Amino acid sequence: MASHFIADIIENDLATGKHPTIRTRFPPEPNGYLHIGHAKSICMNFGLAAKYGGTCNLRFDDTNPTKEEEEYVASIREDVRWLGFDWEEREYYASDYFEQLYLWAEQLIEAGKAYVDDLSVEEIREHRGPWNAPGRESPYRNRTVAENLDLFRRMRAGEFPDGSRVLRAKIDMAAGNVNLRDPVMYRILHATHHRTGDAWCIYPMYDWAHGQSDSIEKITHSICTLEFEDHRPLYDWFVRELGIWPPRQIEFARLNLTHTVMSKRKLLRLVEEKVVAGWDDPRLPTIAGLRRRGYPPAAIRDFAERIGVTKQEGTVELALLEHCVREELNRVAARRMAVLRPLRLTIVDWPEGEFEELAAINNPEDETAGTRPVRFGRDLWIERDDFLEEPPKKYFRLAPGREVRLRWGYVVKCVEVVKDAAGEVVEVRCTHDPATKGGGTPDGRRVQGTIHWVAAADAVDAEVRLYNPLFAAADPDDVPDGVDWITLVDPGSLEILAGCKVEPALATAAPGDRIQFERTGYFTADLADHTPERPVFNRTVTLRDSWAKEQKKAG
RNA sequence: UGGGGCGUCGCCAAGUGGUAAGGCACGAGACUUUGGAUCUCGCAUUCGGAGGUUCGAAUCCUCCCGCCCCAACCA
Repeated sequence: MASHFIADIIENDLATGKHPTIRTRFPPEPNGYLHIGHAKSICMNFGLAAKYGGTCNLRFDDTNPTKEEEEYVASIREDVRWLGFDWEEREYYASDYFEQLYLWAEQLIEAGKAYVDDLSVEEIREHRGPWNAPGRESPYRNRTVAENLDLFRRMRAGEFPDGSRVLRAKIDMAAGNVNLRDPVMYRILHATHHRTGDAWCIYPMYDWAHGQSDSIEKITHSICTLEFEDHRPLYDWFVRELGIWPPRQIEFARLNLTHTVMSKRKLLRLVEEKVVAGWDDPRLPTIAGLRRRGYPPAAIRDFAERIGVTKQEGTVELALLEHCVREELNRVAARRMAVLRPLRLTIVDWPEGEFEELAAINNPEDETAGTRPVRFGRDLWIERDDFLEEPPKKYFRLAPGREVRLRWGYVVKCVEVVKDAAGEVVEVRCTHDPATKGGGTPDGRRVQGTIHWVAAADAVDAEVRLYNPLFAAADPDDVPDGVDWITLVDPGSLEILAGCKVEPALATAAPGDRIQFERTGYFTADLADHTPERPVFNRTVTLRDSWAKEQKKAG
């Protein structure tokens, strides 16, 4: 694991003996699905614990019953596990600490450090004051300890309606850091909690719950994102006033990625308005989406490693993530041939009904992957893109009178082009060179082009889903005035191809299998819809395409 | 406007007073039965700007500029 400023802090704490061992935690709120930004945090927290021989807890920060659901808890568990991390028996919930938190609140009240406030939300906001001027104290700020205790207990007992009162810490209404202007600790919420049910009608605020939860778990390094930097003085204040184990909060910059959105609010909207098919839509940066897209967890871990950990807010280019995915897949994915947009090719000098079995290498990067048999015959399917009646310069695929190698098969020469009434090419007719079986050229002749194909007799029809970035623009958060960001979703982000012709070996793929379609890209058998009877493949990422680049240059 | 952070190549990111790592992207070439992979080479005389300290500064000091976060009974 790469070194970075947080690792430096940990190494120093270990070296000076401040901590004999470290404890970290990943603390998601179960109010949505995890995304690649969370993956960065997961990899760091679990990675750091592993690197330094410590432990990392999974803790659900479930202090807001109105937004949290069991479905999200389940998805988070699944995603963290899928990423390759194990929290063993250390699965905790902030809601497990509600009673302790309540007791601590009474302790603060007794110490004169907290009070029940009857001001409304608006009044509290108004009393908090603007940034550049001190706030005003609430008229309820100086209630007696006895009165506060009585009121707080009755709040818990359910005597008051939602929003009628809150418990506040008594700190400093003039503080430059607004978080210290008597922050709210508890609000009244008659809502059913996904785990505690109706046991409570007062719920702790994040600030009041988070640090103490860390403390209870004896977290040594509490890592969070930059926006909580302002909360650290409050985090420390609570821990100090309570006299409990002091974790150290350290902030780092959250991950931003080009061509996608990462905010929970926006992801939720994409899902709710059905702009995408669900939380696991392969176009989403959610872990579930990336999984369904075919991204290997190892690639995501590698990516998390490469982007580093700093306090600089930046936006990582999608290209780096895709690079990590290709690098991993290149190593492990089996190669298969699949024709996405089929064009008929007939070997006119090949006898009808006769076939020859050829050996195709499964993975040139992995000798142990071996070979598989593919049948060659008179009637084949090739890619429409691999034939051009009028080939441009540097195009070395099939064209009238030209030779091309059929991968693992023979070198063939185009002798005739068949068109339909509309003038569209519907079939290419070729002769084959019997001396080139397997693709070699015994006479030493150079055949630049090699194209993939599938024998018509063996071809299995498949649906192939081509994915592109959800947004064509690098920064979809940068929207012109008056434009709803959601209208920037690229309608071309999903293209569904039916009737693709794939090798029979592909129909037997299991959902989740990752395969390279030679010359096209990496694909995965869809987790939800793929069956042997009706194969469905998702494009994970394209292969690098220097021909496309060449064309772009040519204009 | 008060508080808190951050500014090193197109994008990430090392660097912590000794003379600008690395990755991605990009460009050129080699090799190639995937226009894939692989390999080689190129890619910041300069670190937001201006001064200053020093034999020596991205690193120290001063001033300035820019960007981000904070005024939920969200997290």
